[in-house]
Amino acid sequence: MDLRKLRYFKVVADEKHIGRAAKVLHISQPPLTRQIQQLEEELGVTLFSRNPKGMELTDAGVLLREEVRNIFSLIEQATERTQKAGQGRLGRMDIAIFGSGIMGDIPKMLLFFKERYPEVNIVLHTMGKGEQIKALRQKRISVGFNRLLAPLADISSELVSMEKLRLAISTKHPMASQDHIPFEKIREFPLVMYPTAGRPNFIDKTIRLCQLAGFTPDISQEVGDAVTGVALVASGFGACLVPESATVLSIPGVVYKPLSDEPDEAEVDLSCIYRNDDESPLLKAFLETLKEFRTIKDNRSLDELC
Amino acid sequence: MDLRKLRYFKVVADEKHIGRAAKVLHISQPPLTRQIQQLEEELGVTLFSRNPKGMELTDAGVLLREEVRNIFSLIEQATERTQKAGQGRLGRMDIAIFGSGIMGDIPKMLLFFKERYPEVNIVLHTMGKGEQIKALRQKRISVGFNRLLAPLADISSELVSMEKLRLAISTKHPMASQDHIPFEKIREFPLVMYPTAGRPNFIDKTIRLCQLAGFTPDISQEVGDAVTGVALVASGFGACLVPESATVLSIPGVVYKPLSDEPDEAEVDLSCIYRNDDESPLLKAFLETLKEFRTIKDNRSLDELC
DNA sequence: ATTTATTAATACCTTAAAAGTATTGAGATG
DNA sequence: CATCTCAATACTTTTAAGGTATTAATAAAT
Repeated sequence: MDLRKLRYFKVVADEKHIGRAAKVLHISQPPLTRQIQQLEEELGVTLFSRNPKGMELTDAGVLLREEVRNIFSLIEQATERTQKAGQGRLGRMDIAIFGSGIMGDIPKMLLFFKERYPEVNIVLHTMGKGEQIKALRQKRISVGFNRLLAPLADISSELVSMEKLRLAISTKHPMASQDHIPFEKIREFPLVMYPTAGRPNFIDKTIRLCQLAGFTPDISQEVGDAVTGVALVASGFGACLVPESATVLSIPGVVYKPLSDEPDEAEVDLSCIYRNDDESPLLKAFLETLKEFRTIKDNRSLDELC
Repeated sequence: MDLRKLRYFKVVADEKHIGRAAKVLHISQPPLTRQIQQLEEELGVTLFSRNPKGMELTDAGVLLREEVRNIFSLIEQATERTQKAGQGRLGRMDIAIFGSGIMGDIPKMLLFFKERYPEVNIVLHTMGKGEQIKALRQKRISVGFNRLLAPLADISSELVSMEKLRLAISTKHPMASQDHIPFEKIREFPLVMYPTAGRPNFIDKTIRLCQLAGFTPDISQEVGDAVTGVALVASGFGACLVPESATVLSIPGVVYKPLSDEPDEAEVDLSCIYRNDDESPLLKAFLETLKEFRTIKDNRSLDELC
């Protein structure tokens, strides 16, 4: 079977006239006659009854015409969908986020992507840093969101945003009424820190920052994630350093205080990671959209400053 | 787009190896490479990632493979259905029957056909003789069942069966107790006759038969069909000549009596009619099945005689 | 009844494209 | 570093699709 024959058949069926059909197809009449004959021979079926004034479809021909319509529409659909997939506009994308990643820029970015690529099905997985890297290597995910990533040979990363830090303290603490807290006052708080897994992590970062500021922090408790940390602060466990985005999490008894006089690097990154060798157009589209997202975000913050 | 390319693509996708795929396809490797390249070029999509140990489908390739499966199964289905239609094993057949045709051999024959051609959709239309011929010429029907057909240039007929006649009389009539009624006794009954339309008809036939037997029948009433005629007999309107098959219609107050000493032609035909120029394989199949039905019927009656 | 016009079919030739052979180039493996 | 295994390329042969000219069949017109 040959699509050319089916295409020719369709035109002849529409025109009921080999000569006219040949004109429509921009070929001469004899080859068209032959193609139709071959199609009939191949199927072992008479598709047209030849009248002196043209050709008429037989019942079998009428049926085939219907089927041919379906075949062509299916082929058209297949090429369209394949092309979309090739441009990263169609498919499934498995993305990992970390526990408190549901707050802040990640959902905004994902929504932004979803608007531009509505036919890409995003599947979210929650996993820690080490697990994300493993899942990337096993191709179970294409992208992971995380912070404080150590460079790796087979994995690249792309910055999403930098976030300032805030100090979560109890509303009952004397400093709860202050506008901001000088960085070096952190030494006075017993600190709840996270996460326990995935080096280098936020704990390492904090210790380094404190040492830059000339003191060693008093780590009273280590927990798995920001939410747990803030919850402990609410119960009177001291203070907890969190990225700005985590302050959307409002818990009774806790206030988030901006810091002052902090060291220059008192910021954490939010980045996304992906395999170096991943040539998938989906990933390409995702990273491009990410860059676009970042510039729009920058412009917006500029706008807000004006 | 070209089915050859899709077929080749499918095999390469299965084998993940151009060389092996070429062997499966019984062609050499270079043309296969070219066909795949052309397919990718045509779609503007990379379908395979080339590794040193073979080829791996990209996401777009995976999607195309699925679509290609559907395309091929649709094409297969289309050819099968078209071939069936070409052999008269699939399609729709419009058949006309007359009023009392629902009794006797017609339903038996139709059931017989339906068993042999389960995918042919039979649509029944009830119409009289003249209307059937008109509908045949307008191609609204392919076959009509009727009796006593005058030959026509553009319409052929094929005998289904011959039927003896019986006399429907009231159970109250003195002759109701007799085993059979001599033909010439019909002169003593007022006759209810049918049908009023479509010459030559059963009325003309009956009059001729009576004249052969040496008398003129006493026609008391003309009605449209056998059912009405027998109903009138039940109400005391005299007698009514009916074909054997109509005796399945049992109405209180009526008995059907066989005739004796009747003229040789005291039988009516049941025939089916069709257009001379109808080359449809459905009709061919129908007529063949009809002949088969007739021989089986004959054999069965022989069997019953033994 | 003969001519003319219109249609699909046939015969024969040309062109395009698919398949074959031989070879190259790239990347892995020992 | 040689070797092996792939896919890719260069070039030739074969196949099949397309073109031109003509024929055969049938209906319409004279």
